[in-house]
Amino acid sequence: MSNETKDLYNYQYPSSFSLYEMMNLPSSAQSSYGNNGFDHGLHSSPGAYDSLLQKTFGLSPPSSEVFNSSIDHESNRCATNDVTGETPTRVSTSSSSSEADHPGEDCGKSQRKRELAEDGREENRSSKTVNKTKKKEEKKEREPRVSFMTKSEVDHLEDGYRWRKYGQKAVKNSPYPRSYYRCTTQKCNVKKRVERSLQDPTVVITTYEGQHNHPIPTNLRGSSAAAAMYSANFMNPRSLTHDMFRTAALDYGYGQSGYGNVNANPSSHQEYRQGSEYELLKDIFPSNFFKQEP
DNA sequence: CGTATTTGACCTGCGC
DNA sequence: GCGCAGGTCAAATACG
Repeated sequence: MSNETKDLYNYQYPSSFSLYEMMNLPSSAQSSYGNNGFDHGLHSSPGAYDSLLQKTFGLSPPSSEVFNSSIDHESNRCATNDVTGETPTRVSTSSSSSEADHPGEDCGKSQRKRELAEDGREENRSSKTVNKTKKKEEKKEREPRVSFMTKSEVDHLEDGYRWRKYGQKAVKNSPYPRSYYRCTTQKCNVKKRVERSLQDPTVVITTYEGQHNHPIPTNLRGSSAAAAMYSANFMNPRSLTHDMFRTAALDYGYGQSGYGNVNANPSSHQEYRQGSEYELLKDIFPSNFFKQEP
């Protein structure tokens, strides 16, 4: 596993989500947990995550330092490895998935572009040379970035946060466009890109960049499981993506309101309530989380 | 009417 | 220097 490896989850969505499959992540994915995490360190839950790792994968828990640190400092480097072994139901790991589909796409240059853009266009035009050196120094402060793959018919998956689409671009060698979203919360500069996998058009590749500096909006489209999860600091980004959690939560009777795109079929997953996975989930999600909302 | 989305233009870096 | 591709902006448009 290279240092550039990021978390890249892949699972059936929305109705065929399987906790069993989630628990049988390939070794390549497992080994990535130690180095990476999701981009929401503010809402991480190391203990629960460690428990899952130990119970499910038999892995030693990462240190809290690693857990709480930016998941993707290595994204400062240029990732060149491709997605390998990508299948619809298995996690595969790689560099940022956009790089996976488009190797080298975002290798440094786009970061500089972002920095320039964030400084303001007019200012950039008048002080390019000054900024050049400045940008070099700032290059290391690249926002953490993480990608994951989701099997979904919808491009933009709800994750509890509010996003505003600010652009869409055609992707070279791909019939599917890439959409750019920005967190609508003031002073939160988290961005995400959404695109479809070239290899498997049913797979949506979501790349998050940056960390939210605010709690998840609680009243987004009603009470959402993901929102509850985030606000309660239950979410462990490296073990579950937003959508994984949401789907799992739906399986356990949460989040029925809202998330209009989710075609959860609780009955098809009812066995999880009694199985070992449920116990595992209870380790991840505090018991009060599994209490039905009034 | 406020908010979100669409979409063409623009900017930047990189490779040739 | 030029063309290409990724990323962003912002006016126009759509929507609730």
